[in-house]
Amino acid sequence: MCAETTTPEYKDTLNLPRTDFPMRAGLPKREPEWLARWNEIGVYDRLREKQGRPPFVLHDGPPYANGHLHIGHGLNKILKDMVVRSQQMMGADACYIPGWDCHGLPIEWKIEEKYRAKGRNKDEVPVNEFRAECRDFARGWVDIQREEFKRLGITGNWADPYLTMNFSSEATIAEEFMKFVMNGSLYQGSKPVMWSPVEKTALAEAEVEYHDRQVDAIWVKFKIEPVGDIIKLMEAGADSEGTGLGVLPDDLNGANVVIWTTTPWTIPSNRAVCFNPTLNYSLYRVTEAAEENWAKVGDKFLLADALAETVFADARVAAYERLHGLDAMQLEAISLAHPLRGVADGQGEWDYDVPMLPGDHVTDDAGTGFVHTAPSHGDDDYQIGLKHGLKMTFNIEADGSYRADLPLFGGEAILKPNGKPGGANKAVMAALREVSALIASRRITISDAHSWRSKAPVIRLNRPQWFVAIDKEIGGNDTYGKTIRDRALTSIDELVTWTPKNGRNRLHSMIENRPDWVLSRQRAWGVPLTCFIKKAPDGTVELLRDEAVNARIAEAFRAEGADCWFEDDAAERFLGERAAEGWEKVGDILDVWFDSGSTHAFVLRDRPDGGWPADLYLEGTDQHRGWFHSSMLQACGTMGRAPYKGVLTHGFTLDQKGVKMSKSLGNIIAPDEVVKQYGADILRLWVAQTDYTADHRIGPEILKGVADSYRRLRNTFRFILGSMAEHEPVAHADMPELERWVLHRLSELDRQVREGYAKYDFQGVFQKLFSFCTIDLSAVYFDIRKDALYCDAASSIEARASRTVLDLLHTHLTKWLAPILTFTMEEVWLERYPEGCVHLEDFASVPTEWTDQTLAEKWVRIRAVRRVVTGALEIERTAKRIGASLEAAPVVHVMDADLRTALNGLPLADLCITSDISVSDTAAPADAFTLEDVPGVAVVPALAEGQKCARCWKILPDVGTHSHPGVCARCDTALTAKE
RNA sequence: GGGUCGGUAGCUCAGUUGGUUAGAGCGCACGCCUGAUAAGCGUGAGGUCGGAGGUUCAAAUCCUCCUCGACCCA
Repeated sequence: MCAETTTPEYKDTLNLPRTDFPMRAGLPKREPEWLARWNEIGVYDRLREKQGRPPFVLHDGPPYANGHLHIGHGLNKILKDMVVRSQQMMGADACYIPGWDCHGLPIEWKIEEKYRAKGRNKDEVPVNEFRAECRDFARGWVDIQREEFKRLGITGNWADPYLTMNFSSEATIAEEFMKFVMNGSLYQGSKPVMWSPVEKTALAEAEVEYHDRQVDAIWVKFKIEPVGDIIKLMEAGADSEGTGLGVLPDDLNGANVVIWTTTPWTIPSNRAVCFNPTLNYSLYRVTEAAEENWAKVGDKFLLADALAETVFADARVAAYERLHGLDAMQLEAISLAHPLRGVADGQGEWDYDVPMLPGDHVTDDAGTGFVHTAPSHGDDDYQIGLKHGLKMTFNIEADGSYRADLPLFGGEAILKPNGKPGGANKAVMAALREVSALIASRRITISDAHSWRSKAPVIRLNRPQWFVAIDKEIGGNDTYGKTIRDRALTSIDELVTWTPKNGRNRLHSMIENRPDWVLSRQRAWGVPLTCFIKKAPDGTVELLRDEAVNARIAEAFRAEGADCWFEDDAAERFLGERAAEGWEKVGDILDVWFDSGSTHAFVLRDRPDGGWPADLYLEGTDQHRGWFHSSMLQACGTMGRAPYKGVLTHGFTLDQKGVKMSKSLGNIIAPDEVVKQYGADILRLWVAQTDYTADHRIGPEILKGVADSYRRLRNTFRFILGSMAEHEPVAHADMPELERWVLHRLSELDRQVREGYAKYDFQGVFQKLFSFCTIDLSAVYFDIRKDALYCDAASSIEARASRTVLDLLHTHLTKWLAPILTFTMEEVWLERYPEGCVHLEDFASVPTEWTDQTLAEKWVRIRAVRRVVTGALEIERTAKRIGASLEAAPVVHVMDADLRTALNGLPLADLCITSDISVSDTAAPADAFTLEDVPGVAVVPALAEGQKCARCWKILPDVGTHSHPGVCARCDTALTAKE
């Protein structure tokens, strides 16, 4: 049987894959070339020219213009880009206007830092000169970040982004602010801030540093009001049920609540004493103490049980007894007298009752279990004050001294201009001694806030601030509620789609519980609060509401920027004929959250490429407190509803171990590094493979895995490109079932991909496409069709149909993946259409005839049979009876007659990649190979008979009987056709 | 400290209203092929579903507590 003559080398007669598409991508080097090409052909602008498309508006949340991009920026912008690109390819006109947040404190710091390095004092620099430097700084980083974003393949209107510091933006922000002036929701209130008396300025949390400092700790008695009076008061207010609140023991008469504080100077501003309802408190009596002791024998003190012992030790009490406990209801029923009530020369300043209030912030870690509360001088105190309507005091001036008209202490300073303690604490302690309200004092060392600039101590001091009332009816646009809060809550529930769903609850509970919105900052770099006030002698403040003045301000801002507010003649200029009425220009700067909260106005509403409301806002979950929140409040105040129809939030990116990235841990992965090492497409693929709704990880091992997936996918495309040579297309009806099955899968994917993109499920889209490429294509379809593609004559229906399908696969897969693998899919597209651009395309539509559910169900069964055959051959391979599957010609025993018929109608040997195969209706022998989950199918392996065709490597009986030596009939025909 | 979210193979993720033996891809190991070749095909190992209780005939899934991590707030 052996051929006597030498068999020719037939390899050159095969149609092996031929492509210039390289196996290795070289993305870091090649991506910039595609970027340049897109820029050259103007992809973004050309998409805008497509007519008659429904708009899809993704509104960009502006990153802050300082510093290079970190991975969070990358994730955010890549997600946005996938949204924009997929919406565009699904038929929308998806504009994208990138933006930047340019005002604010961090930039001011950078400029101040520069000044410090040069030994220059910020306060001596004219404000507009300082602002100009801030502006330049922001502009510099906008340019840098823009290039970094573009490098990631983010498409958008980069030529004309929005900047909060653009003159037009500043004008609109001021206009938006003035709407709150006009609708009556803006009011002046007061709130404690970190205040540096030495510099006479407010400081942000990030501007203070903590150092040890010696302070005066004091233990102060607050006398309990006569119990009888309390009971009477309570009965008057109590309902008839009698809650038992009235039961206060008589021995509280003459007793004291003891507080502990390290800021004696705040005692004159005391307005309440707080206790924690979950702690245990008792009444104690001093039974033994030295004669000269401040705490005397017979004194009765109310203290937390856990702290009583240390308090008595500090007060040098030799012995004491516990009388009885008091519960929270009893504590709350007690009323106290301010320790300075009735003090000589007090002029009645402190002749008010001090209530006892419950507060979770009270602990038994230190002190007495009772917390002295001055709403003007602490955050907890302020919150309690707000809740219970306590009066704010204004006892401290900007320089840290008591107001001159405060009885006893007027003019005393907390801190001297050099940062050393002034006389305030001493004066207060002396006064307390005088009225025997002090039971102990001591110098202690605590960690306390200091200005990072002057290193001087910082105090908490309430300053006048501007608030927006969010529960006030403001009129106009009342469809979704009369107040900002109502409108916001209605929007959240009825107008916004949340991805993931729990975003709704997050924002809802925040809006539900939030206090009024503080707009003012004592800063320089930002949009000013463009309003004028007049102070009445009684201290009330009148706001100027004049449309003409407002219009002058907006017009000037639009032409000159907000700097003109700070010019010397600004007040006269804007007030015009009202300049003589005594109006005073407000000097505060708007919180930057108001800037970014107004982007919907100057971008969505005002730009021709905008659209109000946005279809989507897409940011990290931290923006529930930030941009989602401020945009919601702002728009509810001015437009009556949320500025967005959808909100998508993503989690935070952690390192490989799930820990936050930080410089000190050295676990930072910068987008720039990924781009340099792997290319932007790998970073984009990482995003697509990630469940962005939760916190997620990145690291060297993960990126390596992503790069592995990329290579697998890339080879699939390489095979497609190499094999879809020139061909005569085959109509769907004329195709073999195998091809029709592939097209059916494409029709399924078409639906899944579109649904996935519509709900921003990039992970699902990629996973389905990737599985299709590896499981359906690489492992099945390509593996089977390699024979026909390589060996058949070009005219063979299988080869032609297969090339038709490969071409369709190329079209559909490339487009579907283009929003994710932006660069690589362009590379794949250009291999086929060198003059084209995949990003100018829409997703290809799928002919209805491709969908064939009956065929799909049939092929599930056929693939099951194939699995049994493959399994049987694997046994043979392991036993070294065969190597390649073409060496086999197994017998398949099939019980089900229908399935048998189906198999006999198919080229089963081709499908199983064997040289021959037979289907039998006889019962299989006991040792036949079966799979548990494929009942009624058994395979008996056998070797193929005949000789190995020198061209196609099948083992067939007719090899050697044809005109071309050493080949089978099919190859002989193919060779003849080529001649 | 409070609120919210999350923890399923080495990695990225599925896991329907609770319902057989918890799945996929990648990676890994082994084998095959050498005509997708720094590729392709196949087989296999690998998991107390963060931990502990509870509800139920039945829990990765529902409840409670704990733990780790993240975000926001204090």
